[in-house]
Amino acid sequence: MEGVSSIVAAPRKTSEARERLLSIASELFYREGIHGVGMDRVLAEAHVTRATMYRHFPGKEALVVAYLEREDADIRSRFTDAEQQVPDDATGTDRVDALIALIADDIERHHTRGCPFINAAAEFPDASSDVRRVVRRHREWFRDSLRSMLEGAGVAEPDEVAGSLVMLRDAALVGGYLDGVEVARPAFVATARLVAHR
Amino acid sequence: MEGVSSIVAAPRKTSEARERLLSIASELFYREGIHGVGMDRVLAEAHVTRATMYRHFPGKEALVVAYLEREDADIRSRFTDAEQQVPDDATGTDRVDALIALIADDIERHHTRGCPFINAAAEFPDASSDVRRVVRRHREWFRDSLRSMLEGAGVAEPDEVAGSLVMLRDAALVGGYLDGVEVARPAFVATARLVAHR
DNA sequence: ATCGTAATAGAACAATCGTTCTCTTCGGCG
DNA sequence: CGCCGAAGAGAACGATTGTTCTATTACGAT
Repeated sequence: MEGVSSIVAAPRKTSEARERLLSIASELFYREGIHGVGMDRVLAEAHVTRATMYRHFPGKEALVVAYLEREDADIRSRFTDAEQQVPDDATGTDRVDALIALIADDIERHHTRGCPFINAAAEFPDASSDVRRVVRRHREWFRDSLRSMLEGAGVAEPDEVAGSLVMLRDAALVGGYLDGVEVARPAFVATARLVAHR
Repeated sequence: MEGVSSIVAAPRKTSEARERLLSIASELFYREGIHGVGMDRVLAEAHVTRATMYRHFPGKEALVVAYLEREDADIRSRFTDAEQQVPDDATGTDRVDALIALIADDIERHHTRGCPFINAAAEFPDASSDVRRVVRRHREWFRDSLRSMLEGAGVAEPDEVAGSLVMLRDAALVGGYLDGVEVARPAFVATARLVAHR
């Protein structure tokens, strides 16, 4: 195994083991559901011991929250990155189409098992739990960020259109999982275009 | 096997205990998630003993399947009932609007915790499981039934519109749960109208 | 050299998971 | 009447749940 060999290995502020743990946990929670994956499984596959895990996280739910927060951060950076790559002379229509394609690509590439937040919420019925708090925060960010993008693209009634696009993305994520991308993607793109370019 | 003993409409108790069991299980599974509710809890609240439960169902998953099948049947009958109440002289536009209102009402009245099928699928990642089979069947029925209704209402391109409405209902169910009906309902109705009456 | 932190290793915890078992009781029908 | 199936009551199963514990090793900073 690694660790002993490299001498110049940096002390890593963010604990090598913690990273392995969170990374494996994220994959397992997403692919197989949260209650469906036990800590034993996570620890075994991450090659991390219980003591180490409980030093980094107070419990399983905290690990779930960390998983969702990382997912949230990943999506945010993917969106802001892509936003900055849009040329300044792009028309409003181009911007909207790019946004729609961006959402579709994100679903196709990173979310074949549906929406991590919707799925997590299905398993955590307590609306006051930390998990649901993260879900709410993510959704608020997405709606707000969408509205300001649409506003920037000169879309009339950006509030209403943002509301519609939030719905359509939710549906595309669900549909991509349950019906397949080949069905969900074209339906999403066509409907989103129709709604945004009215 | 079941007895064909009696000639005159067998009293078919439909087993009082079985009904209690399935009814309580459905409510608990929907409201708190499937893996989140143990059999002990179900049996205690339904006042049914383990032996009785295992005589009616081979195991927990079979109970889950029964819960989803009942949900499917309930939704189907609600839709066909409402469909028959539309007057014969209703215009295509009226029919479509009635359909949209019907979907919105169903969500507001019976599905404040989201879509039972989407939620169940989040907890059952195995696409070949019985649970996922029921989910697929329900979604296929809904899409087909929507398409034929739209066709009957004289909507152009009923296939595309049906696809859009399936998406929007998924989103409205999810949004009703996570964002609240007061946000989700108007967004759904407005977007659905826009899409269907283009 | 020593202290503190991080990680490993593994035993053990009570609680709950879904499931199977035996034994008794009830109620309707032949 | 006797019979049989449905339901109740409850003990018990092994497995797994999430969590806590002690003991040991490695490495960097003081």
